Amino acid sequence: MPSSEPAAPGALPPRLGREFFDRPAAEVAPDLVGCILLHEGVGGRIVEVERYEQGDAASHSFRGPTPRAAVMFGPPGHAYVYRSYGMHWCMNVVCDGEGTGSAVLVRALEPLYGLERMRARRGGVPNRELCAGPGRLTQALAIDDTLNGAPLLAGPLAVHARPVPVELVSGPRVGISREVERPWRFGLAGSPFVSRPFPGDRTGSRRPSAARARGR
DNA sequence: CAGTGGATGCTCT
DNA sequence: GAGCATCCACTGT
Repeated sequence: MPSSEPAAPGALPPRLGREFFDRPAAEVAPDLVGCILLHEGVGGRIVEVERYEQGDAASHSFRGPTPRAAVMFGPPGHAYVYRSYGMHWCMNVVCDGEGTGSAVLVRALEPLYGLERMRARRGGVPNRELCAGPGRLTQALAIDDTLNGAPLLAGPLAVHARPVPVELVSGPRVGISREVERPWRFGLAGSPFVSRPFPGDRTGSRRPSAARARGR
């Protein structure tokens, strides 16, 4: 099962360039699953993302380039970082052509690089929960508003190509109240590191209780 | 394991 | 002033 094999640390594929991000969110979002996100060498494999764009009432770019959403209308290949619920940071990858207001929210990683630093920042939670959520992964990678607008093409933030092929699943986005039916959340099939299971992904993050009771 | 509620501050109406 | 692209602790099965 290729999608369940972890990315091999040490054999890091090339960093992605502008041409990867300069495409519609509909393409970039699923293509980001399986790629490696790093901040100062700490991070892991992207296992869950969501797509947002200007014509989408759930998107911060829906009302145009407001001060908060300005970065979403900037050049692709940059980070859009915003504060969520007054206490968390969430990171997006700006994509598509400049001015389109398209971005992909990174929602969960499979932790692979800098595990000790992540654990220290996250207060010793289980590995599975280190980066299982948009607020959790920014905490683990020390991503905050000082990186809003920062490039991914050079500098401390980087996205690297998929080390191994992946199998995708999709479903409705999480935590929104508008456009709730759009299946714009994408994940790595069978990954235990997603923020919550994908409906219909039988190999998803929660092991069947019968198997769990048997001790595996 | 499901459901609930509190924390906390910014953005936009 | 309302509403969050969330997380955690705590409740009760």
